[in-house]
Amino acid sequence: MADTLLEDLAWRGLIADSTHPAELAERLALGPITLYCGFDPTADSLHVGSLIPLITLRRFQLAGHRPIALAGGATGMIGDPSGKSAERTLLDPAALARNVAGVRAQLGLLLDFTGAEPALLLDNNTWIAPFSFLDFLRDVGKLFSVNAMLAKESVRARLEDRDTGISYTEFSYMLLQAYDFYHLKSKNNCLLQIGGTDQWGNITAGIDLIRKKGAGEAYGLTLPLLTNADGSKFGKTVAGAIWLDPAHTSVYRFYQFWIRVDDRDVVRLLKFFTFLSHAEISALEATHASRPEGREAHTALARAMTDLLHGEGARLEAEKATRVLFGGGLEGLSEGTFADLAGEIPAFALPPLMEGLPLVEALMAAGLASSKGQARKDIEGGGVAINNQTVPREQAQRVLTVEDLLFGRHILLRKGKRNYSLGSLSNK
RNA sequence: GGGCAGAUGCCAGAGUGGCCAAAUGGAGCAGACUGUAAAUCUGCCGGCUUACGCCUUCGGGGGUUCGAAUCCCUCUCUGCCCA
Repeated sequence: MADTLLEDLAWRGLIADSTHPAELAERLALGPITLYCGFDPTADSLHVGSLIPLITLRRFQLAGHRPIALAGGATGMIGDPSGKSAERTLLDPAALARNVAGVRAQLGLLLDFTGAEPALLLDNNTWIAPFSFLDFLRDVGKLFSVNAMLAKESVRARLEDRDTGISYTEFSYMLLQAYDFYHLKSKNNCLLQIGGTDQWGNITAGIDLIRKKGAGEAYGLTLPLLTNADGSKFGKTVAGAIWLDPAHTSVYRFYQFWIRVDDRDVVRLLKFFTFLSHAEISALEATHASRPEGREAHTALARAMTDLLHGEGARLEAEKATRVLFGGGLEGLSEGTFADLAGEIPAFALPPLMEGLPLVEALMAAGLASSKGQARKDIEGGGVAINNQTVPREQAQRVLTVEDLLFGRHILLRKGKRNYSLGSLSNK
């Protein structure tokens, strides 16, 4: 990759908009700069959506720059109205502290905090919290024109929304974020802020503040907001968001998420998220175009992402589980393989089967059905399998017995094509 | 502080005394087709029930009525306008 960083980012489709593109390119050519991106601790884990800016920070670091990951301990108290259609509920301080801790740990996975140009991890609470309300109004608020604030897309969208509106609290959010940028510019000589397109208004507010405060030049760069080819929000599935924390989203599910990506999105995602070279990606794109059913691009994507976030060992386990479940029948599998599987895919505890367990209840217990009625409908629709053997439609009354156990203790239930749950008797 | 409008199922959005578990669209689930893809077609889509049916829902509470999502009172929340 002889390209400059910006050229690489552009090739990957990672630049949605930027302030002063020419000047920024010149400045980057001169040598390392410091840049930052904020991450709001709205949950105790980041999800794949937050991965785009985070990975972009990593790209900057790999190119020799100094990234600052900002955990929004202070801004998280407020809630960013950008891109949100409804007022947020406020987090209580304890939950917030927990979230900040969780997010911090994940930021550390992708950024190098050691070495010659270590990344920094800061919490804006350290400089926002001591600020008194009056001081803030005098030092910062005075420099903002409400007229300009009202024109920002994030605010305007909410003002136009008949049903929700925007509170004064959220309206103030952009001042805090603007102040963060100013603070980092003054203290760390941070020249660039990156973020999703929905951050544009907040970023330019920061640049304006820096200029008004006489703190010099600063730049902003926004990354495209990722949506799926079908228009839905990226990273959200039926079951909820895909989290980076394996305690929330198992490595198997994480791996599967990438494997199942819509064909139309896969190349774009390879460019966005992976560190594969242009040549490698082009090759995958060609293979994918000529032989989509081989799903090589999907596999490469899933593999790269799982390696990056969870490590190769965990990825191999996830691939093993995938082969077992999607590779055909269960014959010839060892008991050990099953034990491994239990740790990967959704699992549930099987009650003793002396009396027999109605299948509909097992499906409920397995989390594969929301109600007995639904479970019955799924069976009648031919969508349920026990140990990969489809249950005949008329057997909605089916009862699980000891006969169904594999290795005397496991039963693999499947609903639809790919929703598995492994039931196991507790150790005895 | 005053006036007006609104709050319906996951979302959007009809319904304005019985035919309403509530139109329609979207999302979702299952099936067919496939490649753990898309598109398309079929079925389902509050809960319990094999089913007949029963139970709980239309912002909260109270009332009118044989009967209310629909009428009245009140509270909460939201938007708009005036001050």
